[in-house]
Amino acid sequence: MTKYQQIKSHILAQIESGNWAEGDTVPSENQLAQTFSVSRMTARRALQELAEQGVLKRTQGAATCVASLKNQSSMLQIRNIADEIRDRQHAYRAEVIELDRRDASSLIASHFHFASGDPLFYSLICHWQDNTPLQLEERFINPVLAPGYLEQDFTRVTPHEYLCSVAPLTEAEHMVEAILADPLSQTHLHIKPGTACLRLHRTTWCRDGVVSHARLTHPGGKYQLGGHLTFPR
Amino acid sequence: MTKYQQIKSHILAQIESGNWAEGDTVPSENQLAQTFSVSRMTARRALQELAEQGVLKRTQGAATCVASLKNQSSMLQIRNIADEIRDRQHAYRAEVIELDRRDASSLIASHFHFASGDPLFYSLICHWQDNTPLQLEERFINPVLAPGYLEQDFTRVTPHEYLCSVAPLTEAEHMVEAILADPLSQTHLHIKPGTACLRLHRTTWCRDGVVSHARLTHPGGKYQLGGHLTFPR
DNA sequence: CGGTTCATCTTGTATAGACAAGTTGATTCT
DNA sequence: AGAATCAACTTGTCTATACAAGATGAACCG
Repeated sequence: MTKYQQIKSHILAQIESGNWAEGDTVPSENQLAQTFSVSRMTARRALQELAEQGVLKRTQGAATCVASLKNQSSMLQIRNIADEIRDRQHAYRAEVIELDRRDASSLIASHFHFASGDPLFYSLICHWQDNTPLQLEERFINPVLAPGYLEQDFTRVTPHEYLCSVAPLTEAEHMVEAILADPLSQTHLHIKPGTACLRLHRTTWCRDGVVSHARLTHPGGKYQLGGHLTFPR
Repeated sequence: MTKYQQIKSHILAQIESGNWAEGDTVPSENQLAQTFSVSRMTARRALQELAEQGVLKRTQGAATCVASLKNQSSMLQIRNIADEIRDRQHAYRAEVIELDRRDASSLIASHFHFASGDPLFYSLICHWQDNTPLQLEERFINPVLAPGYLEQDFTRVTPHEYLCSVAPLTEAEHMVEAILADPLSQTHLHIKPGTACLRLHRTTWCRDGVVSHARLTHPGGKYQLGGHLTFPR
């Protein structure tokens, strides 16, 4: 392990342990250089690379801070449905339909590498744009990694926001499919049988394992998913 | 403009002009340092940053080369349907249903910032996995940026591959929607009316403008789109 | 001819120093 | 008190040098 890598991992360790919180200023190049007995350029490299990764935020003349966890990796953004609706200048409202504990079906259990029948938290939430239901969010949560899930008020904070705060996600997997509206979707999205729906499956991991598995269903129409992509050259 | 930025843009200019092709070795740090009258560390920074962006590929001890355009930004991969099917160990076959010139409808013209009625190239291709039609690709092409499009044999090279070779793409925009199978899809994908389909709209740009607009339709079932995502920390 | 060694190229890491440029807060002056 | 100045700190760019580590081909030797 090279010296600048040692410094990088030291900084990451401080952040992951919660020792250095979001927005805190981290030691300056000169301070790091001194405490690690390296030259300033070596300490600098550690800070620089972490800044490129989006972990730190540097401002010339001022300081280097721990970046906000939100804006991490917005490449394929895991965007907040609430923010999305509000960005479009519409009123957002969440309707919590169900929030309880239930046993994993074999299909769901497989996503968590659990045994079928293991207990999971479950939430069914409908996200409204003005007076239209726009997304039905069915979510299964690992109770070990998010023990306080059932006590949250999801009309104020979306499940995704809450989960990010308790278990910073490190990986995600997505799958989309087109389906015909199932009874649950028909009821809560106010759509007729035979309507085409877009369903997004999302599994999120934090360092310690699968945090949650969500089925997001959008009624027919269009839903912009990938957004814009700029290539490096 | 700082010195290392000047060197970066010089290198990028050489690549974009086609002067330095994919796989060519670019000047070494010392050579660059000499020709630009800077220290090696400054030349190095230019090469390093371009390597991080994926434009160059460096191997210690050997040389620095122009990276392949394929593996650029595989974040949200614009994957080749043919490669995807072959990766899954199935036989791939393309059926060219239509390949000609046609006038832009107002909807399509808007994607190209063309006037309605302007001529465009058009292709309708069905991609088969073994004996099952898996994707119907309807594509409109900017004849100015890909003049040779109609002369290609798309049973051998996919349109996407061909377009990448003549107009290296710099940007892409995606949108997915769920639809009920339209007559065209019913016919060529061999599905019944009322089947849910996944439709991906993709617009690709090269430096000089919109290259093509595609409508990719998948019959019902599941289609993995986003794939796996790893977050920086 | 085949294999080894070695000089020479490359990139990678690290150092110490210099100056530029931006921020911040304390001091000073009005 | 309010405004201007300035010193001290930060990050950003650049230089010159040194050595480590990997790749490559030429010279050499068996």
